[in-house]
Amino acid sequence: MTDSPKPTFEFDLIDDLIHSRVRLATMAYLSGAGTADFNAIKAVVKATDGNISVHLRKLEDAGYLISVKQFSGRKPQTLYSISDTGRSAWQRYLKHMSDLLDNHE
Amino acid sequence: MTDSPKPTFEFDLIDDLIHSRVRLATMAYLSGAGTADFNAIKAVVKATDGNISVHLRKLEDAGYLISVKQFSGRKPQTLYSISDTGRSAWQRYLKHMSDLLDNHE
DNA sequence: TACTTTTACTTTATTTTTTAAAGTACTTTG
DNA sequence: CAAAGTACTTTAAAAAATAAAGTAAAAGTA
Repeated sequence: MTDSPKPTFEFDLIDDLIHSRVRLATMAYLSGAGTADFNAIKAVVKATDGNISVHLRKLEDAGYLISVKQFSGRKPQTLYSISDTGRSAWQRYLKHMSDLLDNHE
Repeated sequence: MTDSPKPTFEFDLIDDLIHSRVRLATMAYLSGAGTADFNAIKAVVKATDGNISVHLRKLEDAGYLISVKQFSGRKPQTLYSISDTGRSAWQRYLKHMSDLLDNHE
């Protein structure tokens, strides 16, 4: 047979926790930014307060994000960054997407 | 500044109709296969009958897929293929994902 | 031939996820 | 000091995904 290696894309390996648009945006942003606060994330992701709050919580519950609550002057501020677990999940996600693209370039 | 061009990834441009895991798998598969029947798609996507049925309908309603019902011997068979609309939506989707990867290679 | 099983789906119901609307606990501003 | 923000969280509503039933015809089984 002259079949190409056929690097089958495994769809069930996509991490649903990251795949959601809002959370994907969050992870992508934080992976570059390192650390960012609630409002910065909310802004780049273009989400409402409640929306981003729920998604950040979900990522945190999954252990993908670490949050630190502090005060910026008088105001409360929550800083988020990607944990080691989150970073490897993110890398796996990118790998899967990259595989997908390779098969459809 | 020594800033790189910063090709901001526009998250809100992701096509939700394609982004869903099952539908992404379907589009990816059909884009390579050209045409496939209900069962073939169901198999590669690893979905249940009802599940794939609903997602295929959604893609069809969106005009991304074209279905043709025929008989294979005595049995009914539905063939699916990507429409022109679907193909350009798919290409846009791949472009966005590719942009995402470029920013995080 | 009568009966059960299978095939190829569709439809409806249930669960999960997402989004939107309120609510809380302050702080800042006029 | 009252009204308007800020930085969130919580709860409720809407949308989406999945699972379970249902349908109609074919095929296998006794």
